[in-house]
Amino acid sequence: MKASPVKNEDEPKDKRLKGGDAQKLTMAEVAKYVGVSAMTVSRAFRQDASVSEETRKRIMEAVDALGYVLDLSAGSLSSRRSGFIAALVPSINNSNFSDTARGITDALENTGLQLLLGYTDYSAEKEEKLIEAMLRRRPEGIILTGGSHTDRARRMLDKAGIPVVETWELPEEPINHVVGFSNSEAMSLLVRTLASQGYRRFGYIGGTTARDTRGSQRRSGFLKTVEELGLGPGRAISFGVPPITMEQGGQAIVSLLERWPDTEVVLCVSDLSAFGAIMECKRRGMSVPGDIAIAGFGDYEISSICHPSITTINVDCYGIGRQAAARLLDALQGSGEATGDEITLTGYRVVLRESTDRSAQ
Amino acid sequence: MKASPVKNEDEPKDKRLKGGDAQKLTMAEVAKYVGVSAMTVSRAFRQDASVSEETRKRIMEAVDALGYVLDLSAGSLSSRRSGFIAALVPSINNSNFSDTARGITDALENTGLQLLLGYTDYSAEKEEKLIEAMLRRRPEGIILTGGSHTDRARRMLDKAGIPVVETWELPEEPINHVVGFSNSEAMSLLVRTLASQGYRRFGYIGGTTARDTRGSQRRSGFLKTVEELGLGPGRAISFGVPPITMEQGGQAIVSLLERWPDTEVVLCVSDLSAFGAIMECKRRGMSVPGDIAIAGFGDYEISSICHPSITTINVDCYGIGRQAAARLLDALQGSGEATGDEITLTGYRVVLRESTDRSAQ
DNA sequence: TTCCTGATTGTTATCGATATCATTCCTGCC
DNA sequence: GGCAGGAATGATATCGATAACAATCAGGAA
Repeated sequence: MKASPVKNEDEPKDKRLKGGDAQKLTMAEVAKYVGVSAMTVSRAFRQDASVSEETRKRIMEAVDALGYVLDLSAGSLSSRRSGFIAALVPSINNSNFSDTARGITDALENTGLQLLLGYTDYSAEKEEKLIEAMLRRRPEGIILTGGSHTDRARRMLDKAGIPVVETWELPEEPINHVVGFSNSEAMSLLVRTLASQGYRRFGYIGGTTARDTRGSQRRSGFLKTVEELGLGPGRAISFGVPPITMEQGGQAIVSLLERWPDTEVVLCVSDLSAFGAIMECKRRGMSVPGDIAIAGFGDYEISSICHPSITTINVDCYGIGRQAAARLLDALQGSGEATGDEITLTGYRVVLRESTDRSAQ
Repeated sequence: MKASPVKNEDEPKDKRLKGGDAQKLTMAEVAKYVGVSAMTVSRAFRQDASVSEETRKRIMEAVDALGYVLDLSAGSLSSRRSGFIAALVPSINNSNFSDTARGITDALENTGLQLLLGYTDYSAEKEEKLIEAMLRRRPEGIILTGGSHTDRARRMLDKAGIPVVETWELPEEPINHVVGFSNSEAMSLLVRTLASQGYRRFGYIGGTTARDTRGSQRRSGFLKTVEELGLGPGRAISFGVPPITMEQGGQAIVSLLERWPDTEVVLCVSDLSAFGAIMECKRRGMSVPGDIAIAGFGDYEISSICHPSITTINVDCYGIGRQAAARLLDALQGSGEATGDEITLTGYRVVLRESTDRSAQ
């Protein structure tokens, strides 16, 4: 085991960008350097393989000295395991979904699987493109948000032959596994809770299109429940393309109050629009909940911090991520097991805060 | 479940999930189906290649009919082009960084390159792991946030021989390209602007550790400038591990005002902590800016919406992303050109709002 | 001593696409 | 009519790792 590697002619050592002469550094070269076969180097890279400690140590030292970095694209071709799973969320700039992403990441720890994240901007077309882009890299599983996909996307997913998990809602026609809850029932629960406190004239603020299917479900849950409670037709304002922003929440409540000035309480598709609505009210000199009560959905950090704090629905975002990943791992391991296209329900609960506090009125 | 298959001599061919028989669908089979060679199918998948329109059409129909999805992991091995670039951000749940990610995505449109996003949780160790994980998939370039990396990370990046762009700050020892601005000077500008309005007793709220290097730079810019203006030693409170949350902003301002009750204006490491601080003040019956003025950094949406609206520094987050991607693309194309380890400065500006409005005091 | 067993390491054939070079078939020009 | 030149397509080697099987070796059982 001499220190000096090979006695090759003085090759041009440094000719590229900066330090790099790694561009052609391959496993075979590490092997030659150590004096073993490439296969042994390959084995040294995984814990389970049978390589003597002594050899592994020498190999790893060489890897370090040479600066070798494993090439997964080559490895996954021959092993037929890409080593990653894909997750698509509507937006990365949304703490609900990033909590879900964190749940996935955590559940994947020590599985040898990596998460690849994509965001769809609430667009089924973008989702389709992303699904294709992901599938081209052969993920071992895929996690989607919602159950609304283009036909082509469904076909591709079907063909792919990998486990699929739809999250955050309960699709009518699940592709495979589902981890989520009924947005409609969650909103319904919020309506009933507030109605039981004496509120009668309910308003709703949400986005204009059906692109955000969770938003649509919350709206229909609202309308249905208001009807069921005999509280007249619900007063719903549609404003803005999802994701509806804070600012749009503010604009929407102005429209709503112009049209129905005697509204007592307004539910919003998310805490962000609720926050915008509350701030707009304060700006106009109205008191919340004194003059009007406002509630949101999602229990974002802002809702517990802001003044008044915002009544909302807390969703187990992180748990959705963990469970979705767990279902995926189940499916990947027990391939011989029962197929188990199961539906995993996740929890939610009403969080009552200042923004709907009757005693403050 | 059927009787346990004790004798599984003849391996069941198709026993998998749903529709999938695609697992073994390969380019060669598409080719056979159409009656051409695999090479022609490969060519049909890119616009530049020379395939007759007639043939391409037939191939694409077959692709559609069979449900074939290109396998990039095979392709990138032989072409030595992985087709993606990596970007690492501290947090995905932060609109500043997600704006940067959007800038990158947009700039990459129609380049045939895809973005792979990773988040480091403001940890250099996680960053190192992520860099390694990314490099194993051989990205064609990599975009980092900040200039603080572990030694091993620097070595790996150096060896990798791909363009690297550091963003969001101006590192002392850039690896390669830089797209960013001086956080220290930006904060300094904010101090000077407020000082010119008559503020004298300045406080600062930021995180406890140096993990968030941008935060550290803002703090030092604050301290230096307060000193330079002869406004005594700056009053800085350290609170919480980055990213400092809204809630921590609220707790921090309480500590700060306990210690230095006569503070006139408090600058915060980000709008989120500024928001938390403002809400805490209101909760305690203090008026902002009446009793105390508060400013943030980053110009998040919340700052223009909330009441009072928050004075802050607007950063060109999206532009950072676009330019970083543009530098990367430059480097990838003109490989023979001048090396050009250049520094691209991006803009920022003070946005004065209600939270520091002297006339309201 | 001889054979067997298990741990360790090596050899060879892929994985599925693409680079590269070769081939075929036209079209047009002298 | 013969040939240059270009467009379309095919054949083969290869990218860099890993699966699968083979080989080697030490130590113990027979």
